[in-house]
Amino acid sequence: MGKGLPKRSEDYSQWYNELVKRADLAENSAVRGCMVIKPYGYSIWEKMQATLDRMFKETGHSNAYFPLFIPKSYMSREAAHVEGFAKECAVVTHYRLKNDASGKNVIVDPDAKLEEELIIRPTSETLIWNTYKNWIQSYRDLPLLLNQWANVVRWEMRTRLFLRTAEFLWQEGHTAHATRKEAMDETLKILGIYSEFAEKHMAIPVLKGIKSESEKFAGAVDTYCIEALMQDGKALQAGTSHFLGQNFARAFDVKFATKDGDLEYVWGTSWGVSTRLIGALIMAHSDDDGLILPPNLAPIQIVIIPIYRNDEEFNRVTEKAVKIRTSLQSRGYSVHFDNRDTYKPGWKFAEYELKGVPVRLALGPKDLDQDTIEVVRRDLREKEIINMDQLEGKIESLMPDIHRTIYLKALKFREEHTFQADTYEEFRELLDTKGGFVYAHWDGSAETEALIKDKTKATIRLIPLDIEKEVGKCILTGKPSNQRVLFAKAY
RNA sequence: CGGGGAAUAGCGCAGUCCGGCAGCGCGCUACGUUCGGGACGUAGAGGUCCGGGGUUCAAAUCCCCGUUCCCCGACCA
Repeated sequence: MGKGLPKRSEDYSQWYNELVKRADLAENSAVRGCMVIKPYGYSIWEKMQATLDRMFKETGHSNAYFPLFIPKSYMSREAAHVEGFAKECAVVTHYRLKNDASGKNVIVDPDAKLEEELIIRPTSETLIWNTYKNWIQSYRDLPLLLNQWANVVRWEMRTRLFLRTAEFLWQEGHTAHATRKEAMDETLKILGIYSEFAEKHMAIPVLKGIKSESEKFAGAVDTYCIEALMQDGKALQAGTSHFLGQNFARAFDVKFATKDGDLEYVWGTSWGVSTRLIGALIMAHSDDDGLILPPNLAPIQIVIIPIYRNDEEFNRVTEKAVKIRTSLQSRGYSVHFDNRDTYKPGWKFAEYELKGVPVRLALGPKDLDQDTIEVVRRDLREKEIINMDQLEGKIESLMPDIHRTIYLKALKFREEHTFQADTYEEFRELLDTKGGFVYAHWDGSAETEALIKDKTKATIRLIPLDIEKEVGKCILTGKPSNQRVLFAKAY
């Protein structure tokens, strides 16, 4: 194992793969396409969970848990839905193993075939709506606002740690409402939560919009999304919120009695973010020396490195370091004092840079004599020696400043990589030379969209929600268009 | 599913062409010197050379069969 990471400029995806492993976030597992999320990586997920869970609860949602297995017949109830997921479903066919004739190998017992095969959930709409049918009879049972934290399986051919794995962790919200408007409001409310989370906690600027017909969730009427731009100029969908209309209510016959005594189908939404967000976090901010984590999600926000030459110095430094740790912890920071004697300071500096710890404090004999401490911020690598009594104030201003700085850096990058194209040649040129987001006119047809994707690998990431209408001509067909849509190559 | 590559110590690899003691770097263990930007010395531990079969006095190396993984495409959160 070499010391440095591959350079982003030379091989972005190799840089990403190496970084995920070297920073101890995750590794490949014995099962193809699946990952082991290591403690440091999982800790980031736990922080994401904690914040999102609080945001969901604050907006009236409750958590529940539905099974991993879905009866095969449920999948076919909603036609578009089965179409969308059929090609990537893992199926349970048997429920027992036994020894083979030699007694050495375990085989599937052919006598233990399931009556009805079970699908491992690729998402839970079908099972949940089948359950909602029993829970909802009257308008008084609505709205039903549930979320679940779960794993799902989508049998992908090509996988990458966090970005696309056969099994991944996520949350899926499933709500039921009495009116179309209420369900639509819910869809947009969640989109707002996702976008706020991305910007205020992940420090990633995102664009909100609606998916084209061919990019939307199978079974939804409309899919809303947030899209972020990664440092290699590729877009990444960071969250989706679906307006399901009455599609699943019809498929699973979920009706409710209105105040007037009429029977109507329930309106639904579903929405989710996954461990893919960790991939977004890595690719949005990190550099050639390692991760750069926003303070709100960093498992360790502050690390203290002791500098010493002998036991006497170590003891003096430790005494002071422990006091600093306690004081910062009491202010709510997560602080790690790395007192291992088995690694040198220089090694530790590099290690915590690799792991993206936002603030590093170094404390040595000179500091004790002069009542100072060295403060280094990971994002800008600025090193400062300050008086000890300024430390708490310094940390207090540093944390939000780091957040702001990396957010603005990501925003600047996005702005510098967002273009408008008015002709196909221009469009092509931008994608080939600069990458990034390109606003262009599109005639609204799935055929044109597919053709553009075929020729350029770029897809419509979203149809912007709050953009001025503008009459123009489709870059490919020249047919009329009344709004630009956002194109990019995407993960 | 199509095309290409690989499998040798915990990790990264050499050795394979041309058969002849199982190697290198990192990591690991012990001791000593070090410690303000990835220290150094000395001594050690660690192997089903992917699996099975064949050729041979002798196979990591040659032949046959099988398995797994990676990369590039098509498909996808």
